[in-house]
Amino acid sequence: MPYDFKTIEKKWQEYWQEKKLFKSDEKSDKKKFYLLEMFPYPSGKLHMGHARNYVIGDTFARFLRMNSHNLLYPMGYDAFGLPAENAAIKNKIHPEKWTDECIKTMMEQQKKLGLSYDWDRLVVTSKPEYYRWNQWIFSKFYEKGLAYKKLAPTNFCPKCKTVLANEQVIEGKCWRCESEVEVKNLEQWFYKITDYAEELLADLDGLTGWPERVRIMQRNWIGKSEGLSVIFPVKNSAQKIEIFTTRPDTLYGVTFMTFAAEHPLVLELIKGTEKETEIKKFINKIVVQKRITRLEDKEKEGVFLGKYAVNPLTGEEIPIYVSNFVLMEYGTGAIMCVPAHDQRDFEFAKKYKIPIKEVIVAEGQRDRGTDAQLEHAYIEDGVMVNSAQFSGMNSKEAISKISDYVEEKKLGKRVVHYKLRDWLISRQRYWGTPIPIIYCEKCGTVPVPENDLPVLLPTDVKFTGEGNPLAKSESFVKCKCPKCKGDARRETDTMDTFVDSSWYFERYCDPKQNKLPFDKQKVSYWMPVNQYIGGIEHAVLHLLYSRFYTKALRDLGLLDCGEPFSNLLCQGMVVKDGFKMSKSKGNVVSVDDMVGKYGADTARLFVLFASPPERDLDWSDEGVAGSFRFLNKVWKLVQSPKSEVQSQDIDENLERIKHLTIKKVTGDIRDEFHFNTAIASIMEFYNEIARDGGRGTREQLKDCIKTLVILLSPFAPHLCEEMWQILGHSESILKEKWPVWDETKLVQEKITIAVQINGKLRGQIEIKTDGAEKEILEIAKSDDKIKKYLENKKIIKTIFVPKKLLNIVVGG
RNA sequence: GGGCGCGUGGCGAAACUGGCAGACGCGCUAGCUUCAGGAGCUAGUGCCCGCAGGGGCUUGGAGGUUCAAAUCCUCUCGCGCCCACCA
Repeated sequence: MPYDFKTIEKKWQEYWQEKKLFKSDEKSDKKKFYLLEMFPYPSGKLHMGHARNYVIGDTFARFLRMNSHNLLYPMGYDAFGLPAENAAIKNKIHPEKWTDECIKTMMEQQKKLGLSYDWDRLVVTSKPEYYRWNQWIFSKFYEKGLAYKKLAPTNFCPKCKTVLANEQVIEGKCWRCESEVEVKNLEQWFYKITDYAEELLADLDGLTGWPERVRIMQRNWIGKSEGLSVIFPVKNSAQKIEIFTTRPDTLYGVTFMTFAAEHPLVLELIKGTEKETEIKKFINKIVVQKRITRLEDKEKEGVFLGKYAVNPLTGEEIPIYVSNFVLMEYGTGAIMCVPAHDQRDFEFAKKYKIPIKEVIVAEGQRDRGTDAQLEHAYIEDGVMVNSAQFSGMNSKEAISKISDYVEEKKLGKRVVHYKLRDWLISRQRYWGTPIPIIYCEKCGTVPVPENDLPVLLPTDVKFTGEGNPLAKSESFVKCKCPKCKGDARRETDTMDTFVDSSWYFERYCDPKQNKLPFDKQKVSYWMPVNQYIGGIEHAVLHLLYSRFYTKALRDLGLLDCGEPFSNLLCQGMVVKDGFKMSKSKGNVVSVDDMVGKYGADTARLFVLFASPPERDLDWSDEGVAGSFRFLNKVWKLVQSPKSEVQSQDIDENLERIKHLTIKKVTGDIRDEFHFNTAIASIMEFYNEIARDGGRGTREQLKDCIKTLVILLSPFAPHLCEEMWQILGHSESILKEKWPVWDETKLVQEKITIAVQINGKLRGQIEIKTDGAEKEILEIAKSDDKIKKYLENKKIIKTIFVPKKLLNIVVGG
C-alpha cells in the first residue's frame, strides 16, 4: 500500500497556515534574505512547467529557513493584460471577474504544491491599491521629464490592436500573438529609459550573480557605440548632411553617401529636379518593403539623387544616394560609404559601379588590386594609405588621431550612440493602468493631481473587440480640467503591463502601504532581491525595465538601491514530446493531475531530480513513478525500521556516509542549486541505511533516519513533517536546525586507489589513507595483476596523486 | 552574417581545480513472491570478443598538448538560443 499522501498533505498544509509559519517581518536579528520567483500572469490552470519555477524557489526557501535566515518569500499576480480582455470579448465576462477567478484557481494549486509563501503580502497588479501607485509614479516621472509624449513611428500589432515597445517585437512579430507588426506614426507616451543607458550598461559589470548570457543580451540590446559625427556639406547648396561613423580611420576612403528612405532631407534635395518622381516612387517602394520583409537578406538597392556632397577632409566630390540598407532609427539616418572597408558599402558599390578607394592595407601589402579584382571589403586593422598626413599610421591609432583632427577643425565631434530606444508605454486597451493625464483646450496636457488618484477603470464598458473600450466610455473620457475647471477629456491609453511588473518586488516589502508606493525603511531592509528565479525570456524585457525603474525610483528618493536583483537563476523549460509544455501544443501535464495521482511531494521531487534547474527538463511519466517509489521506501523505513540485525557496534562507514551526505546536500543546494545531485546523494544515503536490512546500532539507525528526514524535508515537506512526527517530535520540522557535518568524520583509514600503467587502468589496491608513494609503489608491484605488466619492463617514472591514483610509466 | 551555449549508455543525467567515465534514477533482463492490474523483493545491465579467467573499444568527428583529457588547444560536423543591413 502506498502512503496516504492525500490526507498527509492536507493535514500539514492546514497546520502551516494555522501556525503562520511562513510569515516574515523586519524585526529579526537573523540575516535577511529576499527570495523571489517571477510572478505569474493568472491564466488559469497551472502545468508542471509553471510549477517547476515555484518548486525550485520553495525548496530553496525551506532550506534557507532551516539555516537561520530571516526570509521574505512572497507571491503575487501580474494581473493586467490582453488575455483577460480577449476572454472578456469571447466569453462575455468582465476582465476583472475572469482575472479574479483565475487567481483563485492558481492560488489553490500553488497551495496544493505546498509552496511556503507569505500570503499576507499578496500583490495583485489589477487592484486600485496597486495601480494607483503606477499612476503616482507616472506623475513623478512626468514632472521630471522621464515620461513624455511624442509623435513617432511605432510598432503596431493589428491583432492585439495596440502599439508595442521595441522589446516586445520579436523578429518583426508581436511577442504575444506573433502577428506581423506594422509601422504606424502615432502620438504615444514614452518612458525615457535612454537617460539611463549608460548606467544600465555600466552596472551590468557588477551583476556577477547573473548568468553571463543575460548580461551579454542586455549589453547588446543597449548597444553602445562610440564614434564620430561628421558634417558633409552638399555641393552648390546650403544643406549639410550629418553622418555617424565608428570608423573615422576610413574617412579618406569615402566614395559615396547614402540616406535612409525616410530621411526628410532627401525630399528637400530633389525638390524640383527631374529625378523627383523617380525617387519618390523608389522611397515609397522601400518603405512598403521594409514593413513586409524585415527578415530576409535583401538585395541592396538605391538611386542616385543627382547631387554631390563634399568630403570635408579631402574636398572630394562624392555622389549622394538613397538606399534600402540604411536605418532611419539609428545614428543620423545617413551614412558615409567606404566600399573598400565595409562589406555592405562594397556590395552597393559593385552593383552601381562606384569607385572603391583603399585607405587601409594589411601589413606588408601595397593594395589589393583594381576594383574589378576585389571580392570583398577589407575590414581588419592595417596600415593607413592614401590618407594625407595619416598615411603610414596604424589604423587603430588613426581612429583617435583623425577624430582629434576632425574635432580640431570643427568638422564634427565625438559622439556616443545607443541602440536602446525609449520605452513606449501607451497601450490602446482597457485592461491596464489608465495613464493619469487630462487634456484641456485651454491648459493643454495636465497631470491628474495626486489627491485625485487613482484614476479608476470604468465598469460601464462593452467589450466588442473594436477599438479601445475606454475611448468609448463617456463617463470616463469626459472630465473637468484640474487647473481651470473647464471641460476636458481624459487620456484613454493604458500602461504597458511591464510597467506593473517593474516594481512589484518593491511593493512586496510593504504591500499594504497607502501613503506611498512603499515605505523607504522597509524597502531598504529587504532590497535588493538576493535571489531571483525566472525564465530567460525576460532577459531584455522585464529584467531591463525593472533595472531602469529601480534606478529611476532611487533618483526620486524612494529607495536606496540601484540594482533590484543581486542573483538571478534562469530555469529551463519543461519539455514533453519534444516541445515546450504549453496549452497550445496540447502537451501539458497539469499540476492537479500530478498532485491527484502521486501527491505534491512526488511532483516536487521529480521536477528537481530529473534535471538541474538551468537546463530543460524532459517530462517522463515513468520518472515520476520512480520518485513516488522512493518516497514510499523512506516512508516504510520510518514506519518499521528493521531491528533484528542490529549490531552492538556503531557502523563507522555508515557514520561517515551520513556526514558526507550532509556535506554534499548542503553544498549542492546552497552553492549551485544542484537539487538533482542533492537528491541523488539522499537516495544513496537511504540505500546505505537500508542495505542488508539495516546496519549499526539501534541508536545509530535512529539518528541516521532522523538526518535523512531532515535532509529530505525541503524537497518533500509534507511527508517529512509526518515522518518527523512519527519519529516522536512535537514541533514542526521547519523549526529544526539544518544538520552540520563533522569534517573529521569524513576521513577513512583505508581507501582504494587506482593503479595505472602508462595511463591505463590496470588494477586497484587498498592502502592506508596517508600512505607514502614509495610504500604504495611496493604494494602495487607485488599485486598479481600489476606484476604481469611490469615483467621485463623498466620503470621510467611514477606519478602519484594522493588518495586517487598511482601511474607507473614503463618502457622497453 | 554576428554573439552565446550545448553535444557523455536504450533514456534523464553524474564526474571537484586535467587524475578509476557512466554516481543516482528510469527502462530492460532473470529469479523470487504473488501471479490474473502498471505492486513488492533480489541480482544483472556502456559497447564488442570469449564458456570463463580475461582482453579490446568508448564522452559528435579529426588532430594536438600531457605520465594522464568528457574536461585544455586547433580544426570540423550537428543542435539550440539571442541579435540581426546598428554604419
